[in-house]
Amino acid sequence: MPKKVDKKAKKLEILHAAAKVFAEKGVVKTKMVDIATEAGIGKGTIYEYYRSKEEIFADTFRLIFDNMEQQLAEAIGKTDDPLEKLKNLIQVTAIEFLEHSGDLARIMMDFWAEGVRSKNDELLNIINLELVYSEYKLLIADILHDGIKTGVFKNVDVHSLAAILVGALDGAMLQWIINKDTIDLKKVSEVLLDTLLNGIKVK
Amino acid sequence: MPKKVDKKAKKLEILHAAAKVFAEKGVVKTKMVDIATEAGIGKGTIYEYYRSKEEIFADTFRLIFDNMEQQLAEAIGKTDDPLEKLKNLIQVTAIEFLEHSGDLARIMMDFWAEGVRSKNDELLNIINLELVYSEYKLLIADILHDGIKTGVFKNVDVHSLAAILVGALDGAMLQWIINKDTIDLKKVSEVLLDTLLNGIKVK
Amino acid sequence: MPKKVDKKAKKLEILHAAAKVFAEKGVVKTKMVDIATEAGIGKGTIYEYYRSKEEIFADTFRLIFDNMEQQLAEAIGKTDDPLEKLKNLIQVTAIEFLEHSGDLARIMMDFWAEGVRSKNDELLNIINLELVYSEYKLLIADILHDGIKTGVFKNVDVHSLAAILVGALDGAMLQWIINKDTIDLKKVSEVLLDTLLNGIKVK
Amino acid sequence: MPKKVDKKAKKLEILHAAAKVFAEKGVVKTKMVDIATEAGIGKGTIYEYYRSKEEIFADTFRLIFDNMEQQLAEAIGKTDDPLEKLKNLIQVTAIEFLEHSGDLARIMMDFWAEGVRSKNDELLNIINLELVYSEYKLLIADILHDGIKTGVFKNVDVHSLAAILVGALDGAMLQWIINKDTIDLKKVSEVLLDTLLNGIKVK
DNA sequence: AATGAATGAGGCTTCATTCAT
DNA sequence: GATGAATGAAGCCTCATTCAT
Repeated sequence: MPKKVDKKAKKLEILHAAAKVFAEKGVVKTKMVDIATEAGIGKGTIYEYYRSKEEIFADTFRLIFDNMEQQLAEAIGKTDDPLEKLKNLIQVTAIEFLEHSGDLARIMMDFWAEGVRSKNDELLNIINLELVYSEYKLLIADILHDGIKTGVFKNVDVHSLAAILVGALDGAMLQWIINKDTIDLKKVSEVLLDTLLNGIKVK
Repeated sequence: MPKKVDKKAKKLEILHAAAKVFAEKGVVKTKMVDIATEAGIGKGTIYEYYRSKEEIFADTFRLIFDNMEQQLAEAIGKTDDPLEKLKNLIQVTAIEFLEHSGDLARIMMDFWAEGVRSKNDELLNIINLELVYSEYKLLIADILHDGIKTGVFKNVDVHSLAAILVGALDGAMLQWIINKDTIDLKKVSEVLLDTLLNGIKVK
Repeated sequence: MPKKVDKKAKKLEILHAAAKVFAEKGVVKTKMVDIATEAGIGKGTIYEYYRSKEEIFADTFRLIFDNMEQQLAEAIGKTDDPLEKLKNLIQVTAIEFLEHSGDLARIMMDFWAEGVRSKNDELLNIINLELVYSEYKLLIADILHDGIKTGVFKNVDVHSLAAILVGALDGAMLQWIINKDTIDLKKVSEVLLDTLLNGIKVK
Repeated sequence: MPKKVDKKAKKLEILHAAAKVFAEKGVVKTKMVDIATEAGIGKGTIYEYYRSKEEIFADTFRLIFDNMEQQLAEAIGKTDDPLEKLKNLIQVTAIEFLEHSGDLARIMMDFWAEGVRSKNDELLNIINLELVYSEYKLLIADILHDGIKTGVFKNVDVHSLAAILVGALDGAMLQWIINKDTIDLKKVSEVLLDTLLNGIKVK
């Protein structure tokens, strides 16, 4: 009988190795052999677990967004107060990045760069930024809507504001990636929170 | 001296052709022959004007950010009122994108994706997002600082807020690129303006 | 202005180089670099003229069978006498191989080996042995039929005999390929002619 | 000594599995894992019985030709009459293929394709078509010679006719493989017999 | 003895760049 | 100056074979 290998665990190991290298060098510049080396295996071995580089790319996408989604759901589920929800949302995003050193965020650049392109690409079934962000924005819009209904928030255009919030979070993340030193992500998130809430709260 | 001007003009022609194709297909997927075809010249001719693909990439970067910088300087220079300056800033950014169909923005994805990486890369001397954004943020911070000094704005953390503003603009742009249909960039810029100003204005 | 190259001529050059190497090493064992070397060009250059190895394979097939078909048509068209037609047919086939050293025949082995397989293969649109031989056999059957009608041949089963004749020719060719020394193709073709005609001629 | 027999049996099992897959997909396209799967064993297990894929190929060759030789010997040994011998020869060949569905014949394409190549290959010590067919042709030549001596056959060139007969049989087989539906192998073998015998019999 | 996980040599193909015309 | 034909480095992937269990 042969070695017993937890196929699922090893696949995940490779995925994480890939994510790391992707973050460092970018998806395009990452060669299969780089991933293999990072994972401490031979390049041929990768193909025992993944059919192609593209498939790894797709799985990395899922890894990131499933993770993100889960974090968000958790952050929002803790409370029923729209104000609290927004706070949690922003904080979770910020903390998440601080802790993961933005590795995944760095990869997201590649998803964007890739996902933004030609709609006819096969990858778009997998890397569907449109869908991901739609859901994300809807989530926030709901919160805002809730807040307005309960009189906590002013009567703003919820969809625009949701887009802004999402954009601001992503944008802040970008800024932080570009230069961790000049940005205090924690402070930024607080200011964002204060300013925004200040701007929409019914005083 | 009849050729000197030609040279420069043709170089710019190639650059614009490159920018267009970069926007459509992404930098990595763009082949030299694509640029040549778009510019209506032979593949080899490009090398009479550019030493390499990388050099074109670098020049495209400059094209975009020089242009952007110029727009911003103009927008800010029109008035001395910090409030107006912010308004112009946001509007110019939004309009700029609407008019150029976000072509340049799409390329910026590639700059980010590239520029975000390993600091030891040669390209980073040219594609210096850190520098570009630093200046950009400093510009805004100055405005905010001014506003606070003149009592128009509350006493917020200017650097954080500058980062947020820059981030929010970039983020909104991303959202718009991902799906032009679900975002009304004009409305978003207005809401952003309202909310932010509302949040920081001394009532 | 660049070098002037007769694209069509060079494509044919590559094709012949490929055919030669195919004959020597077999299609599967032939590497693109082998063809390139034989053609005296770099391996990348092949792709300026052919999209893939498979395409070269397909063109080689056409090269062989178009050539063969033409030879046969010529051989048959020279006369109206069924007996003469058969004679020409056999002689042309034999001579053709003698002159071309059976290079193409050697490649046909690979077509057979390949073409005989799974009917669902894409290649079968190109390497359609069934079709090629059907036409060939039909051609012969017609001659036989003619001969019977005019009382030159006995009343044999024309389709079976056509199959035999085609088979015998191919088979003789195989034998000759396997060992040129032990077979005198000219004598064999004469004996085949004599025996067969003796077998079917009316007295 | 309980394992000795097992070893041999299992080796044969693998060989038959290989032969089956070879026939279906062709030798080159057959992967070791295909053979293993067909044999119902693990991929690594094959190497307990065979040193390499090539060795399996060689053994398959022997399997086929030993079998064929045996059949022929049997067919010829039944009678002393040259005419009967030829009849048996042709019938056995035809029937053999009908019964085995031409599986082995399909593999022979690969032997030919392989065996026809460069004489310096190591495999040629094993896959020696030249030798195999020499013996085969000699066998037939002897029969013909016998027939001529006893006055049953005309005075033909025995070696040429032997080559033709062998070729015709192989060729008919090829035709049948290419398209079983349009060829009635039984009828063909009869026609072949009639025509040939008619051509050489002393009436 | 049996297995399948691991491997890397090797093949096909792409494309930035060179260069002869 | 302009061109596109030529090129080979480099990357993805396959698969026969090895080997630890």
